[in-house]
Amino acid sequence: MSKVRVRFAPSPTGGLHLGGVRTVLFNYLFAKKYGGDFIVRIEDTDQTRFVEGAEQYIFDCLKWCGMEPDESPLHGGPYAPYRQSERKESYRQYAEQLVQDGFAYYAFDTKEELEKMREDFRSAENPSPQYDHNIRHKMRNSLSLTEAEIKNLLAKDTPHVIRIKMPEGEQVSFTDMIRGEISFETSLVDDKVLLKADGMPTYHLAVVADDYAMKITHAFRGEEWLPSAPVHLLLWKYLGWEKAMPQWAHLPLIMGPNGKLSKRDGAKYGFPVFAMNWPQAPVGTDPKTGELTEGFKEKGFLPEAFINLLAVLGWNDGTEQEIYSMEELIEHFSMDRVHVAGAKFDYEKAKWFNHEWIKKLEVGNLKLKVKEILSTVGLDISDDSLLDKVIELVRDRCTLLPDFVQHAGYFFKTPQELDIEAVKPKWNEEKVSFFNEYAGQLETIENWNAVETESIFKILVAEKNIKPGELLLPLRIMLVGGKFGPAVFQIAELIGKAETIKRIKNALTIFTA
RNA sequence: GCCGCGUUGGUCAAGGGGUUAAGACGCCUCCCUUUCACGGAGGAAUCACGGGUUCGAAUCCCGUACGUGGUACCA
Repeated sequence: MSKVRVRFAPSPTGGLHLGGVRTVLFNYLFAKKYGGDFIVRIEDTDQTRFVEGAEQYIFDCLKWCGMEPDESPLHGGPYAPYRQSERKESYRQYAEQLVQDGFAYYAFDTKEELEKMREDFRSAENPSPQYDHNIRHKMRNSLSLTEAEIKNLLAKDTPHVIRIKMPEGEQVSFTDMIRGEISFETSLVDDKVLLKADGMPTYHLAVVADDYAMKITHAFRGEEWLPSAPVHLLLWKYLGWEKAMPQWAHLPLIMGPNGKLSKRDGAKYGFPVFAMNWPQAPVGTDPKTGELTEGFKEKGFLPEAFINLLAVLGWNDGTEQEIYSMEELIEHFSMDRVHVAGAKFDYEKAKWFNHEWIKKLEVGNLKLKVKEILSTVGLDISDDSLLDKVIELVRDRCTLLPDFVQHAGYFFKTPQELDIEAVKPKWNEEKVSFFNEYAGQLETIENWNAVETESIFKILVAEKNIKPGELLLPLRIMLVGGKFGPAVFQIAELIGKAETIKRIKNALTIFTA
């Protein structure tokens, strides 16, 4: 049995967003399916953007989603350290080795010099000149300088980077698990920086070195990495690890209303883009209001729904099934059914998934979340059996968890505001006396249930010769406060005799006032 | 500009030489429901374009257009 080891390399610099979670999810499903390890590594090579607490946040997200990540990065493990900043020395070694072997070189160009180069070579045909084989000899690097000059610069600790020396006129190709054969012309790829002046590697060096060190067999990442794949391929080769190179899968992008889904799209278009809130993350906040864009969790999504909607965004198993549990996903998932084209994220459909899961989830599981939501508005439910019944009764009309506040709240608390406008235009003395009488008769009921309250209602309506419809709506408003909810008499049954009568009398004074 | 990757209704998508071109979301109509939903029955809406190949193309090939990603000492 082959052991699969997939990696997930979250960027800790922003929150964990849709695309990120989906990459992890596919990693996870693949690893689970083929009995492999699922390794999480923290890419913190950009120290200026790194936010403390990133690991914890990422693990919290993964756990919320129902993935069981190997928490080694938090406590150490077989491939420790998992933070790239702690592997700094090994990257430097590899970079130096590449220089020695003639596959890379030192570059001493300052920021200003690079800018000048880009300006000098910029033209209509070439709006963004690359640091490549055409111009590297015109720059200050160990390819263009003399031996003595280089020695001198190095001796003086001149800040420098190490760049890969892209070969000319070679064809680099590989087989992507999703897209098949892909090839690149090396002359068209620039001399990417491998090791930065601060001694940290760029992503390009780091992925290769880490994947090798962690014995990764399958590496999944977003499609935005495809253009730099040739650099990575060459690095595997130059470092002499070609045989150990993982299989690549470049996942299609998740698009927002305007191009690749960005972290700002959430605030812009009013839907979540992060799995969960991360107060420390500067990227999730709206620059104008300073408000944090809510995560899917905070917005009231069920993790089951979140995972589900992400899984079918860019993948399907060829059947008509759309609702999948994590177990089903693991069973049905296959890499060759992942799409090649990017998919636009549709918030309406996302909500539909949540609705489906609210309807589907067993009460026991849902109850905890509903309790949590209700407690945020000051409702602490002690009667579990009542809550169970309420959930069964109203779950169909809740799309997001917070909808339970409206739809379940009035079972536990007398509505504070009544939709008087719905009643008032047709309100009259006749109705007042009806409800007074009805309330009186309710008092006499011994065996309180929906059938009893309804039959009394019907008899009285017939006696008074009023259309039931004229009275059903007011009664509903009295009990729930608005024009929504399940059958009125069902509601009356659950809130109980005393409370029902109380609400009727209470409303009567408000309506007639 | 150059390079990469794409392109089936508004969105997610099935279909990979012969189909009335599935299904889902959303939208519309009706039924159910004396509320709001759920549910049920219908409806509008699609193979980017142009050339080939073929008896036959959404499907294979080539162009074009469009989209998207990359072109940073960001990932």
